[in-house]
Amino acid sequence: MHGFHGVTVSQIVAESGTSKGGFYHHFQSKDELLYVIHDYFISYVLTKAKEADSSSKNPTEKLQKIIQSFVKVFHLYKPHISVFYQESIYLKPEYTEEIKKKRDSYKKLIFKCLEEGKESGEFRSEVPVDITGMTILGMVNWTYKWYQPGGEKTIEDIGNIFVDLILNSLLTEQAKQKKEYQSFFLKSDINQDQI
Amino acid sequence: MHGFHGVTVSQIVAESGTSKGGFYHHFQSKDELLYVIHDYFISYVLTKAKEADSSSKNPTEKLQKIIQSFVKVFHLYKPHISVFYQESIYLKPEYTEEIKKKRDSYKKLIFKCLEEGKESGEFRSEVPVDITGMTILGMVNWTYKWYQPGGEKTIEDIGNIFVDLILNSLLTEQAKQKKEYQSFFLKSDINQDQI
DNA sequence: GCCTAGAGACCGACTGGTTGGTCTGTCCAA
DNA sequence: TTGGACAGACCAACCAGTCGGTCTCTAGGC
Repeated sequence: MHGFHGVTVSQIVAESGTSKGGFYHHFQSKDELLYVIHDYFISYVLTKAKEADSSSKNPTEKLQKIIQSFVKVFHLYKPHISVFYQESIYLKPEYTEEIKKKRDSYKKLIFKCLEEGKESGEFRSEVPVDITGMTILGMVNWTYKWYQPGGEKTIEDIGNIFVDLILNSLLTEQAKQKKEYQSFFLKSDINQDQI
Repeated sequence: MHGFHGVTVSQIVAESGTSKGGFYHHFQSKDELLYVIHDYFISYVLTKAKEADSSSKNPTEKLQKIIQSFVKVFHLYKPHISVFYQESIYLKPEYTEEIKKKRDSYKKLIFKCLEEGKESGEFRSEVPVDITGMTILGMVNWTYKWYQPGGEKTIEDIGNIFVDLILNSLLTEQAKQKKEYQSFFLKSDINQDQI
C-alpha cells in the first residue's frame, strides 16, 4: 500500500536513528509496526483485567481494579496509543481483525464484570450492561485526547475520580454503604478539612 | 498541501456525482470542506446547549438537556462526525484553531453547568469540575465509534442511560429525592413490572 | 421575440510533490 | 568466507490541487 499516513516511515527512521533498510529488516510493513505498537499496550490492560478477574470474586472490586489499570495505560503508553489512534484507520484488514479480537476480549471482560455486579445485586438492576460498558470504554479511552503527563492531576487522581463516578452511578444505595468500598470513593471536602 | 487523507477528493467527487473542477469551485481546499462539515454539527450542539443554559436556571435540568442533545447529534450527523474525526488530524492550523474555539466554548458550557451544580449544592462537592467534564465529553463523543442507527437501542434510549449514569454519580442523595428529577432516572425493573 | 455576449458553474486530464516499499551494496562478527 | 544487520538511493503509486476548456443561463440590445 502507498500513501500518506500521518507519521511517515522516513520520520520514524530518522527519529529512531536507523534507516529504511534497518526498519524493513525488522518489520514486514508499516502496518506490522502499528500492530506491534497496539499489542504493546492492549496486552497490558488485558493482563491487568484478567488478573483482576481471577484475583477477586467481587464485581465492585474487580471493576475498580480494571478501571484503575485501564486509566494507567494512558500514562504508561501515551505515545503508543496516540500513534495507534492516528494511524489505525489505514490498517489493512488482516491486522484490524487481529486487533479487533483483542479489543473485543477486553470489552467482554468489562461486560462480564457488569453482569456479575447486577447478578450479585450490588449494581443497580436497571442499568443496561452494553451501554454502560461502552460508557466506561468511552470515558477512559477519550483520556488520550486530553491527558497530559505532569499535569495538575496525576493518573492516579484521574483513576480515582473515574472509579468514584462509575461506582456512584452503578452501586445500589445498600452497596455504597459497605465499609470495604469506602476507599473507592472520593473523600468529601468536609472529611478533607478534618484531616 | 499534498498527501493521502483517508477519504480522497476523487472519492468525494465520484460519490457526489460531480467533478474535481466542481469541487474546487465550491471549496478552497479539502480542509475547507472538513471545516464546513465540523461547523455543521458543532453548531447544533452549541445552539442546543446555549438554549439549555438560558432556558433553565437549574443545573441538573441543564445538564440533562445538554447531554440529551449532545447524544442526539451522533444520530443526526453520524457520517459528518465520522469523517471529521477520521480526517481532522491533517487539518491545517488555521482551521484547527477555529474549530478548537467552538469546541472550547462547548466545553466551557459543560464546565459552567457543573460548577453551578456544585455551588447550588445539588452536585456532590467532592467531584472535580474539569475531569468530570472531560468524562462527559469522553463518554458521549466515543459513541461515534459504536453507535449504529437502527440498532437495538434508539438514540433516546442511549441519551436516557447517559443522563441516568451521570446524574446518579453527580447528584447528592438529597437532590436525587426531588420529585421533578425522577423522570431523569431509568425506571427500575420493579416499577416496569408493575406497569 | 430573437440573438448574442459574457459570467459563472462545471469538467477532467494533468502536475508536482510526497510516500511506502525495494534493491543493491557495505560492514562486521563468527 | 558467509550470513545477517543495516544503509540509503531509488521506484512506482498515489493524491491534493491546477488549468485550459466547455456548458448553461441570463441580461440586454435590436
